[in-house]
Amino acid sequence: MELSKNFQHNEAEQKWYAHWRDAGYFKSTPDDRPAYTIAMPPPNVTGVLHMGHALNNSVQDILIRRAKMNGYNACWVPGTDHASIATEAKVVGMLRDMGIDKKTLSRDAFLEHAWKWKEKYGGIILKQLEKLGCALDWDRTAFTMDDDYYAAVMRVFVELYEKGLIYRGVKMINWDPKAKTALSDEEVNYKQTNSKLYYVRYRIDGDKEEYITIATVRPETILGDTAVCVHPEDERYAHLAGKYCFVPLINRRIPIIFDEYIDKEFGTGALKVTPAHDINDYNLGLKHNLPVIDTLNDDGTMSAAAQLYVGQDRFAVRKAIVKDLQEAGNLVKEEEYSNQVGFSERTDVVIEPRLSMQWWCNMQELSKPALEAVMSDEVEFHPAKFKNTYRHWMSNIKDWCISRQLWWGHRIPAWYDSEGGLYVAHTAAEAHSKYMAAKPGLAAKEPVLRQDEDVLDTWFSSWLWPMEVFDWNRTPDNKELAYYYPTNTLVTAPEIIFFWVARMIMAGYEFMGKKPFDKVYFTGIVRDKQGRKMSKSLGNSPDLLQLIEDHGADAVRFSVMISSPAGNDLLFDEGQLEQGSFFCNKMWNAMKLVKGWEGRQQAGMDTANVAFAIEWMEARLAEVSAEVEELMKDFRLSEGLKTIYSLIWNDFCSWYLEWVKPGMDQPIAASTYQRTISIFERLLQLLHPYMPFVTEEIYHLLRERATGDDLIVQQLAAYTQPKAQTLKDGALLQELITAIRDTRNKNRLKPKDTIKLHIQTANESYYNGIQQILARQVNAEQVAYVSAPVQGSISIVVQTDKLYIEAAQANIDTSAQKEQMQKEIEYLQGFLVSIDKKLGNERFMANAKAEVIEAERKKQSDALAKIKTLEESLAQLGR
RNA sequence: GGGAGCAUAGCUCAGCUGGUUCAGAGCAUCUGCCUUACAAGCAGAGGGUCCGCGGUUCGAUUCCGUGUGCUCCCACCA
Repeated sequence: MELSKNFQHNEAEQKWYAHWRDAGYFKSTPDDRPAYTIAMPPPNVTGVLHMGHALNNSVQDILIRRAKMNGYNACWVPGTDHASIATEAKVVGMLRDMGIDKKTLSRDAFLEHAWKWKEKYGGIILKQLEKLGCALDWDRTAFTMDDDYYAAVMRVFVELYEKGLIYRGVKMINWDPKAKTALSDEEVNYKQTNSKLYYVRYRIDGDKEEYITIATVRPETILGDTAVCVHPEDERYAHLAGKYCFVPLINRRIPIIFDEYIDKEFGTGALKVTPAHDINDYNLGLKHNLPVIDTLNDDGTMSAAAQLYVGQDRFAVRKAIVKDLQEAGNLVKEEEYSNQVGFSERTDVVIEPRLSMQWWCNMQELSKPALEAVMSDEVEFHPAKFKNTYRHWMSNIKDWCISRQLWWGHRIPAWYDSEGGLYVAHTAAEAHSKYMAAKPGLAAKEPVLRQDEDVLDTWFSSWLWPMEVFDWNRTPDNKELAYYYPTNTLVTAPEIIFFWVARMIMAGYEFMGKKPFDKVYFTGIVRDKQGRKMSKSLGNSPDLLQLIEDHGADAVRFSVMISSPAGNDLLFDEGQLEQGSFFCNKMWNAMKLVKGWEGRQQAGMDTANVAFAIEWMEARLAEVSAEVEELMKDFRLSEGLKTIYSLIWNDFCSWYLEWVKPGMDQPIAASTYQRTISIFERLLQLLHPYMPFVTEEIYHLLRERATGDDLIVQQLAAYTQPKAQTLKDGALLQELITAIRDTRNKNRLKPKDTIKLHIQTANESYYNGIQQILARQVNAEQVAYVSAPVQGSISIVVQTDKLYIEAAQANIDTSAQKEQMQKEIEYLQGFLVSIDKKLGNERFMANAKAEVIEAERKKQSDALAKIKTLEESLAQLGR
């Protein structure tokens, strides 16, 4: 078989993904094994795969694949979220491009377009996840607006309504004038914005020409003012008690009121009160019984109530009114001012606070068990620091505005009769019966019930995700729900801790009586090299599919995982991408090397010292396997990858393979070959969850495989305790090789120049076991034991052994050697002083643990021995 | 205003329960090599007052306090 020079990722990815899927490896059905379940955070149907998804889904795939290898029945459920506001915006945009105005469409006609759009584009993002290698159980693909899911949402609404937790009411909400809908507090992003603070004077009603000056950043709201408020202890305004003033331009007479809410230091200490368009003003209005004048239309233009500028956009009006105020002599001054302005999470327009009739969900009761669960680690947060954030939000939780003035979504299951009577029911038919029951006299007549026009907040459906993907609503007693729920791990971004994580926990306890997941792993935010958040508007977000195409899915997974500890942001760097593909190549080349030995096997032969190498490598493998298991348990996935990377590149490729490698065209012991293959397989297995394609490909190239013998389904071997001595012996060999190579370099010996090596040691049996490896690794033509220094050689000290290097070409630089030895002796002496100090310190001896004291004694004797050896060598070099 | 977190090599970061064999990794830098898997590579090297100051301790990069600088979340004084 001809092996390509490098790993060809494109072919391998296509081939293996199809193979895994067709072999049914991604599928899960309940069985005797314990379940390991992840319900994927459903991306928006409008979504396109980006770096955040790559990180998030790589993490999940790693957990799933690792669980599978650890004997779990792993189940990873894919799906998408209908994303009401985002999708509706997308569809409206599409219609506009087609020349259709949403306003001209009926609700049904619009929804038809929306569904068509969803069928066409809604699955794209899931297809893209395949490219990343995600081991998703595709048969379970769910959508938050599937019929069953829809029914579940209806049920939950009705239940909460009947419990009195959902109600309708007029409150101040965040209004998105572009999407023309209410938003929850969580959907508003505050941004620091450069504004202007306008000082406007209002004439006081009275004989004198007297004014009171207020400061505002939103002068257009002046038209809705119903009072001016000052602090009761502010002497500047004490004389205005009981007086009135006039709203500029429209001359409405409004009272001057007093309230301690006012900050005397801010602006002029006088506040204009606009109860319709500011939450604080609204509260003041309630307290002081002020009228509410709503001056805005739902599209952000001025309403008739404003009297002026009717129909003009609020921002145009802001400019106009400033000019008009100035002309009227009311504008005192303007100042540059920086403040926080709320923007819509979805449409990025400035939010207008507005009074409006909406549906609300009371969160007090729901939040209690959910808060408790996280605080007691019943639901574990990784990293735990997010518990604080969670607690803070949960203990100050406010009612949730759940209605949205949109069409795409779950329509609120509330019906009204002509007299304003309200019927909340699962279906129109049920609402009908309720109506009939409520009005017995009308039995014969056709009722005219009108369903609420609004839909529910997207999150009001996604909070049911972990339950409903296992068909909770239709068949609450089903086997799958019992088996897979609670799911094991939720992998998500900290940004949606309130939107989603908290609410899922609440829903889990409320409707299932059980938590939705055991653990939450918070990933970081993907940033670019300069630390900026990746975003469309900055254009700094690379095209993920292109990256996969160019570098391979494994390299992409490597690059996002190598530097992303849980909860820490990830600085994405193309360099890491290269590192990942270089790593694939490294393994590819190792495979080529090993494969080259296949035909050179010889039974019964015993290649010198190879047993030592194998024993050591297997011990390292055992040691690292245990380390990785621990790291994975703690979700330290990034560390885990680094550890495996180093095991493969350094221990296996740089050391082990070089140690067992036969000479050019030389035979290799069959047993060595077989054990090398086995070691390689186990390395691939460790790495597989992180880099599934390259590992599967190499696994299959290492030897002929029977059907079903695929890496993805291999089980991790039981952990074996490595021998400490074996590990130490290997480390010593590395130290010897490095020291000699270093000496060769420093003495300008060319790689091809051979040396003669003389060893003075008390431990010849150790050297017998490694001698031939050592000789080859440092290009020594001869190795011998000596009991005295070798004249004319370069001498070095490794631990307490002395090595003498003879080389014909050597340009021996004794001064450099001496200097180095001297430095080392000094270091060791300093080291000794600190140890002596400790051992001579009564309090140390009294307080320190026995092991610590023992260790210190060992260090002391080792250091002494080494100093002695070094000094002897130094003496031999001649001072 | 409230809360959380971070400050370790030129850069990005590890360093879990305090003890000079833990001061480490990757990238970058320097030196030597096209050595029969790999130059997308190999071998080797240099580089850090572990932010400042106090405290606890026999002992602090590690724990506590404080100062400085930065980041994030929440609230939102017009």
